[in-house]
Amino acid sequence: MRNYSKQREVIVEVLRSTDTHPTVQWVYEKCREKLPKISLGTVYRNLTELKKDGDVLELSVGDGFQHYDGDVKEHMHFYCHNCGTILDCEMPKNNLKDFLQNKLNCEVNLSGYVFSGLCSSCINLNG
Amino acid sequence: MRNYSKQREVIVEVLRSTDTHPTVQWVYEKCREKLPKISLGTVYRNLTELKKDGDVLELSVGDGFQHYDGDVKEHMHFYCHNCGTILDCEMPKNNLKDFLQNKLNCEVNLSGYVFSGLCSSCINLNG
DNA sequence: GTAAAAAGTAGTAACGATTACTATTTTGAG
DNA sequence: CTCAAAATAGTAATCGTTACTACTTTTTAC
Repeated sequence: MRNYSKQREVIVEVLRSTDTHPTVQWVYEKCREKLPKISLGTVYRNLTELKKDGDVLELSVGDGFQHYDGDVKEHMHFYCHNCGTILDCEMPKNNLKDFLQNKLNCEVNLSGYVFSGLCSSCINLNG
Repeated sequence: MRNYSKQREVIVEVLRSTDTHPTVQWVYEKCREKLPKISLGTVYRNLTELKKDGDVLELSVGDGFQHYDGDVKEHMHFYCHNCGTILDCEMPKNNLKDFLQNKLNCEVNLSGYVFSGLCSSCINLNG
């Protein structure tokens, strides 16, 4: 990975250090704890470069924000449309809906593009 | 379906008459062919209402636009990140990746949220 | 080492899809 | 018909993202 600027290093570090699939704004704020003068544009530009190079993954869940994932091995995500949590999910090998239902303990709604529904804690809150 | 305004009727008609998963702008322009004075805000508001009522589906593919689908039976979509085409796809019953590969004749990339990759015509163009 | 070229950055302005707002029109119950 | 509630057209505002500019850092060539 070509990584010669301190800013890019920090951005990658921040992404690698979480499994929360953060927004650009969150990454920016975390970076500023280490580099108080880093600019938002730099975060955007580097994330775009890193995505292009295959070093990070960009996720669109439909909440109006792009999300980023420092884990680039092939896997899926589940988005809870109630609390906004994004969960990692291994590739299913068999019936997808049953798989997700058992694996994540979620009410999966496969309509549309995105795996989304209610995560287990939101089910408990609403039930 | 509660549908008493002419505008909402036309919006639904437009969505039902295509399988292209259009953007709001496209719906707006189609509606203006029938109702030249319809406003963009009306299209947005009605699409939001229709979505809330379960009469249309909203799709986020990550291209910066919301897309809408008048077909609300449970099904999936495949998004070609080269040409932007959105294809319908029945619920797979078995191994998902193999299924999509065979069914759509696409190079599927399941990383991230969205089924996306190259559609068959884009594979031919690039190969 | 040094100088010029190339790439990256901070800060700010601009963009554009979406949402909010307002005055006006349409709808529907009594 | 009448009047309140709901919808609309048109426009302004919002805000995540992108573009731009002057400046700094890194790389390359000598």
